[in-house]
Amino acid sequence: MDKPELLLENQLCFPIYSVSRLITQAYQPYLEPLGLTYPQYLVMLVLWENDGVSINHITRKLLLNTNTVSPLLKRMESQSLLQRKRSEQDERTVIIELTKKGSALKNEAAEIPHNLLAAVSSENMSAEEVNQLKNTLCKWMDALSKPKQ
Amino acid sequence: MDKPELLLENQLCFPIYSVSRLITQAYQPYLEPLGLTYPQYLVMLVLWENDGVSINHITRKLLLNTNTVSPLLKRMESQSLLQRKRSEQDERTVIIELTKKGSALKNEAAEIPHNLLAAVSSENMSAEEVNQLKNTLCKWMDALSKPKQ
DNA sequence: TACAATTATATCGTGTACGATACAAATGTA
DNA sequence: TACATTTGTATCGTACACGATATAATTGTA
Repeated sequence: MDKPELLLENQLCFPIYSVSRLITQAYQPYLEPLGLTYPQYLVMLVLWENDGVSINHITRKLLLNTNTVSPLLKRMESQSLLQRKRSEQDERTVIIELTKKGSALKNEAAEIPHNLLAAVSSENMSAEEVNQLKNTLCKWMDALSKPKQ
Repeated sequence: MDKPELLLENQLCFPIYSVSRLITQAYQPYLEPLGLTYPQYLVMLVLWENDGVSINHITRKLLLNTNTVSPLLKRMESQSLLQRKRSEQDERTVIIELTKKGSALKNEAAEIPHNLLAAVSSENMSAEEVNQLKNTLCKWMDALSKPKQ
């Protein structure tokens, strides 16, 4: 076999891509009772932290584009998780506010991070290794999400 | 702010999800000239390593389901990258074979891993840290992809 | 103050992902 | 050898992602 650099097992990208999908799958049993998908859960994390923000704020926080977030919020609105209304200062801006139902979900979600970590952690990964992983990925995420000059 | 465990910045899942997307985006300028998407590139990696394999082989290698891979291969067949034919030993099995065009693409792809690493590596990440990251993620991928008993 | 440039959001089209389901071929078993 | 089970693949429906494009509101500037 020539070109060992093209072997699947020599790629860094593939484990990232796979682990990302596998973790999303691992969330499902915990999110399904709340009626949330994983991207919807991320939106809720942003709103639980700061309610009444613009769509733009959400796209910046999640590093997603408006053409992903806009329909996502629409689906969540139709589930009565949130409301959209125009800002009075700037008519272009849409402000997203949680409904009572959306706010109340926070308490039900409180256990998820703990439960998920337990679900996806493996015996041969120490807490320190997990922490190291998070640091490296965050550093990388910041570097990759910086506008290229 | 109560429930700090629900802060976006305290999640491990989010940087994985984001880095995965950002890397896929980083591939695009290199894959677009070859007419490949990122998942299609992964399929090509499998086929360049072992041509003439079953669809099942590809799904196991990429940890994807048939309902993702089947249409993916159809799109690639319509681009004349590969051909599908029934196995003679087992009529259920579909064998995927690269076309000349598909095989020839391997040489054009040879530079991609090197170029991509250069494109996504940041100054504050050492080669050792990248290697450590790959090892941790591979270990985790293996653990997560194991059937749960 | 006209008007070009920018900003915030929405829409369209294509390509994944994936749960659920279907179905034919092969295999195991009474 | 009938027949239940398993295996390999395909199809359907829904929900992202994202490039490209559109549009209205705001801002910058001559």
